[in-house]
Amino acid sequence: MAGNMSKQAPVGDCVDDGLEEVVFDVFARGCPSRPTMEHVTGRWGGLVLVALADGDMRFNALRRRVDGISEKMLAQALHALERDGLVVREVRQAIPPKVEYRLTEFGGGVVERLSGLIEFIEGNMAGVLDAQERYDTAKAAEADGV
Amino acid sequence: MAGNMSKQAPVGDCVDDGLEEVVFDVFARGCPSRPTMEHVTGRWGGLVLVALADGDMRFNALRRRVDGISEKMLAQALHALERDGLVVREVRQAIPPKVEYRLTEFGGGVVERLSGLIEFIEGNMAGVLDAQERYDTAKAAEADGV
DNA sequence: CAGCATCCAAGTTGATACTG
DNA sequence: CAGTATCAACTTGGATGCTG
Repeated sequence: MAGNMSKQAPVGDCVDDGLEEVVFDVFARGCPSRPTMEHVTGRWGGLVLVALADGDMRFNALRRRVDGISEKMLAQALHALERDGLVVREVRQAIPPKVEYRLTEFGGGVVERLSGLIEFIEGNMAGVLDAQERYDTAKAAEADGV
Repeated sequence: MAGNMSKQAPVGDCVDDGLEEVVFDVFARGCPSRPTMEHVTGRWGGLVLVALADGDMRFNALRRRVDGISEKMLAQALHALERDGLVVREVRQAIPPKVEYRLTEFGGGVVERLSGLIEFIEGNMAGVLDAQERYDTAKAAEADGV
C-alpha cells in the first residue's frame, strides 16, 4: 500500500520519528496506545483474552465461554486483538473447518495483569455493592429533602 | 426507590442470597462485577482513575489531564466511579466552588493494577505497531492475490 | 463449524447553552 | 468553577440470512 514509509506512523501527540526516544502515553489524545488499550479493556476484548488464558480455543467455544457476546462482536474483538499482536489465529484445513485462537507472549503478559485486576475487583464486589447502596440512598434522600 | 430489600440484588448468574458463599464472575452475563469492570476499564474511567493517582484533583484539572474527554463524559465517569466506591467527591464550600476528587483505598488498589497494565502496554507499543503493519500488509496481499 | 454482509434499534458521545 | 440539560451525530450491538 502507498504511503507506508517505514515506521513513522502519524501518531498524534506521543511519538516522534524514530530518531529520538519514542514515548507512548495513553493520556495523549492521538497516541496509538489508546486504541490498543481500548481493545484490551473494552467490553469484550478483555474477557476474550482472559478466556484464552485457559488454553487455545475455537470460535464457538469462546462464544460459549464469554457469556452474552454475539458472533459479530466476537469476530470483531478477535480481529482487533489479532491485529494488535495479542492473539494468533491458526487455521486447520479440514471439514468441518477448525480455527483456533491462541495468546501470543505479549498477549499472555497482558492477561496476567488483566486477570490480576479482575480478581481484585471480583474480590471487592461486596464493598462495591455496599457503596452503591449508600450512594443510591443518599441520592434519594437528597432528591427528597430538597 | 421501591423494591430495595436488603442486599439480594437480582444478579444474574453469579451470586446468591447471602446464605451461601457469594461468587462474583465477570464472565457471567448478569454479574454486577461486569458493570464495575466496565467503569474501571471503559474508555474514560480508567484514565480518570489513573489521573487521580497523581493526587487529588478538581473537575477542570481532570478535564485537562485526560486529553479529549468532554465535560459530560467526565461527569458521567466520575459519578459511576463514585457510586462504585472507587472515588470520593469532596466539596469545599466557597466562591468560586471547589470540588476535589480523591481515590478511596479500593480505588487505589484498582489503580495500582490498572497502571501496571497500562505501562506494560505502553512499553510494548513498538511491537504492536509492527504487528499492525504486518497484519495490514497480509490483508492487503490477500485481498489482491485472491 | 467459522464467519461475513446487511439492516435496524438502541445506546453513546460531543457541542453547545445554561445554572448555581 | 462545577456542573446540568438538550439535541443531533455517530457508534454499537444484535438478529438474520448466507457462504465456504
